Amino acid sequence: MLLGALLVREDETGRRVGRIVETEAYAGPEDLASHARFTSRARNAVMSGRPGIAYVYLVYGMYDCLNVVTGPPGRASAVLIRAVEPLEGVATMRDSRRRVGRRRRERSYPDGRCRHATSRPVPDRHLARGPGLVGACFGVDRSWTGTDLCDPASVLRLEADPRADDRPFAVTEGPRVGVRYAGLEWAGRPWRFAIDGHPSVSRAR
DNA sequence: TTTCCGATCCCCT
DNA sequence: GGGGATCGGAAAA
Repeated sequence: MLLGALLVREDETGRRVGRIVETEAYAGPEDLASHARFTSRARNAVMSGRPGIAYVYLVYGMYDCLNVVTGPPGRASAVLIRAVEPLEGVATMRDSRRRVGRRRRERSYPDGRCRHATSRPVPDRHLARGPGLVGACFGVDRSWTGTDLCDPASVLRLEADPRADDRPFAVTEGPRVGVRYAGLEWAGRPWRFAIDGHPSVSRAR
């Protein structure tokens, strides 16, 4: 169970901590929504390896999404971390996030300023509200694939929340996001999990 | 409020 | 050659 656990990055860039509030499960090769369905080993070989290892992929040519390999070796499966509640290193997250999509903003606003006075800064609790944003906030890209997230010595790792007793939560489940291509049988499975009512959970689109 | 679009690039078919 | 485990801003309503 990853919900409620802490995602930690600690190195010369500082210490960033986020509490996992939303995940999605991807089963083995038979799951038509999972990257494990591809026969090619190049991209997803790590998914068949030891659990607890990071699998990071690029979506839409722009966003890196962080997964945790979950199945026993030989059975490719993973959990996508879809959203995190920023707890520590918020300024670093915001700065790291700003770099992603910068080129696009420069194209939209060549003069370097936003035209709309109504646009407000993103609140802290929404910094990592989505899988692409989790990768952006933690500065994780595909080169991080293979990192052992369960090794306490890793720069990027998972930790139990020492304050878990103070933060009880209920879990909601629903269909996974953005996998309509997989067909009803797989797209309809309620394999998206979130902390009920948490403001850092990604919005339905 | 909801819907739509472009950005950007890697991998599979 | 084509579309995707996304996102933010603009247009539509």
